[in-house]
Amino acid sequence: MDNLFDNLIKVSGIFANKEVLRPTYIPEKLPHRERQIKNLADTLAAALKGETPSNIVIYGKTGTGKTATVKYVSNELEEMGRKLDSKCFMIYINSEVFDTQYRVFAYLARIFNKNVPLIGWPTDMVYSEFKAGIDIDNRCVIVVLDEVDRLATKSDGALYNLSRINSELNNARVSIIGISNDLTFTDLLDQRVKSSLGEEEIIFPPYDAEQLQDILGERAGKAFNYSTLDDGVIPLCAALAAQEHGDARRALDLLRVSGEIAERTKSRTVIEKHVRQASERLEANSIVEVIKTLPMQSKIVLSCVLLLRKERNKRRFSSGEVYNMYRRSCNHLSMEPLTQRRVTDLIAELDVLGLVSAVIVSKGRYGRTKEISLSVPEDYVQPILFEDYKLKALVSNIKVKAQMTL
DNA sequence: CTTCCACGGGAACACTGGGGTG
DNA sequence: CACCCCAGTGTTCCCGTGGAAG
Repeated sequence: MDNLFDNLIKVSGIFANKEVLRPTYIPEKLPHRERQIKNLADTLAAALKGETPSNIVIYGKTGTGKTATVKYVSNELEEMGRKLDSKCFMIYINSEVFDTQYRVFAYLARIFNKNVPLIGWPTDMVYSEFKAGIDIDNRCVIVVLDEVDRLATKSDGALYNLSRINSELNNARVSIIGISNDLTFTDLLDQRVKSSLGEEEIIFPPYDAEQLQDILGERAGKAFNYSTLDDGVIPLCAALAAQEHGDARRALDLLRVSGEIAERTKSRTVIEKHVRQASERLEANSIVEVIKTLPMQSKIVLSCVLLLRKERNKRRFSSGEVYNMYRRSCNHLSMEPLTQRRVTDLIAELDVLGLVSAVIVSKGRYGRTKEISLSVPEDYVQPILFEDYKLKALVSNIKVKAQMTL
């Protein structure tokens, strides 16, 4: 009679519907985004009247509701399109996933029932396939390019070709919505693309703590059972997330994880302590995640910073020191070392990821270096790195050697 | 003002994994 | 089947440059 899962599937005392707190959930109400929604709708309404909407660029940091807003408006638009029997398509493309012009056009062509292989063809062929696929009918296709800066940096023709495609179409019309979290990304674009893409601009400012509270309150009502949330919980989540440039996703994650912690500790309500634990855990998790997915060479470089800390008892190291250690390490692992040039790039990548911080220092007569230091707690990094048996061998080897030379 | 060292941009190259063609 | 074409990625090679100590 007793089943292993009996206790585990029991209706939660805390959550009514946890899905509401997931970043993929699109709420019916988007507090404090009324203006942006209206702007977007005003521009896109042209699509329903058989005209071509202006291209739009949307700016805003992560977790400011850009994607949710666009998807919301997109749903509304398509629904209205069905009522009016005017053919309107919104196609959402995450440019992090489809990050080259080949991939973007191949994806688009596939949506319009063209058989295009994932790689192999010349790009202009893929482009014509897409064009042919789209042009068989009188319709308006709105292509949403999320994280569009990814496509801009690669001096890649995707944006250029997309923005001038209308002049080559007889029936269909295409307009573009670019979503970017980098205000300066248009600088990288060709002048013509820049002016065509940026016909309309919509800015999503970060939420302040108060607005975050509204958002959390809105969702918490659906997500949690009545009176399971302590009074201080929502304000605290909002405050913590407001520090992280008003990231609503972060705030929702915090709230969700807090709830999960409360649930697991069999607490009947969520209290502020749970939020603080959640905050800590989220940070640790993200670091772990980043390190795990690092390529081998980057892991080695990171380990080298760790090893140097142990060996030298210092915090910051010149790139020369790191590179020497790196060569030694490769020796131990019998791997071909990369060039110094490449390693500086790897270090720069680690810097962007926030795992190390690297500052350029000029030492006058003695040239220029980058001073590299670990910017996350050592205890977080080490266990994950040494999960890799090779790297583990590395540390013991070098330790032994260091002792011998003492 | 010189001098020194690594930074970091850019070109070139190698390699991969897929195409089409004869 | 052998062969070449193509996009994409990671790497090396080359080199101009920054900027404070000397």
